[in-house]
Amino acid sequence: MSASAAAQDSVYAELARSGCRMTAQRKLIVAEFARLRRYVTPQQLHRRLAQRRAGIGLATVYRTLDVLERVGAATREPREHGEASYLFCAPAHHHHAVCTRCGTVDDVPCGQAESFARSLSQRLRFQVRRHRLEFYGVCRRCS
Amino acid sequence: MSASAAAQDSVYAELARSGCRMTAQRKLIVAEFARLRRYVTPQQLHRRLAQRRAGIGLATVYRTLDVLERVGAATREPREHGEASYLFCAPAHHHHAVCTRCGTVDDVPCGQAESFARSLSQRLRFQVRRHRLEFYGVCRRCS
DNA sequence: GTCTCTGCAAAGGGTTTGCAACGCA
DNA sequence: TGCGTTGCAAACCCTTTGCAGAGAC
Repeated sequence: MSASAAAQDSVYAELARSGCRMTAQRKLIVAEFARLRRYVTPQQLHRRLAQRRAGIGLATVYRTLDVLERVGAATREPREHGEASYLFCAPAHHHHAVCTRCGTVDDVPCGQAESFARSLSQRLRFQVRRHRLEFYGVCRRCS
Repeated sequence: MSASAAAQDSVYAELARSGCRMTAQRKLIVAEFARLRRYVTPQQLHRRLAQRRAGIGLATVYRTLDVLERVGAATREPREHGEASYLFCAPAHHHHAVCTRCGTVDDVPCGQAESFARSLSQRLRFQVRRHRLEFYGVCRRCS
């Protein structure tokens, strides 16, 4: 079983636990979404599914991505021009390394950022509750 | 002269250098924007100016914030529901500590994040070009 | 005097919502 | 069978654009 398939199964379990139903449409959306490993807008995802003749409505894609985010299976990121982008990813705290060439997103465990947050708390007397760190650059495969 | 007033003057100079004209509307917008020290949407800024009977059109607020961003006097941040937020801030690389209670944003110099980026480059063989770090928490005044 | 800027209103585009039909559990 | 889900289309709302008049330099 691939890592992507395993991730899909845990999403199914999480959805079931939240009282959601696993419909044919949701399975198709999750499968495509998990396969992509990059930020996608609801519009893009809908277009891809349309190419596969999935016959899924745009509103359903929006609603499903919304559910996935609430369940912790997706990260939502507002983008330019009023578009939102979603990334299929684990709920555990981590950061992202976004390749600006191919768009692939790798997870990065949260290392030194924690200690930075601690020193910040002392210097500015700012109680850090959460933080967010993103890297943009060129990934191994593109360089 | 307050820090805010000094910042406004440097913005005026930067605008003049870019061939922009300093109109009464722009002065009002910059003054209000600089005073706020927090992320604001064009709509919010427009509403505030309307309360002061400034009589400035919404489109003008949008256009002015766009100019300020291009000049390096503002940071644009896409937010929820397709709204963009702007923060009046310096163009030099730094990070932000956003207070989740009062909304005030403090600048944080970029310290350990650089070394984190370097170690990331080696471990993942990912060439970091730029990064972005944000802290959310409770500021000195609110705690 | 020239050329940018402004205000207004309409257009544009992504997102959400209402509702009847559908189909998991 | 009950209730969550879907598809469609209309409604929403933020943002951009076109244009004629105003104003900075």
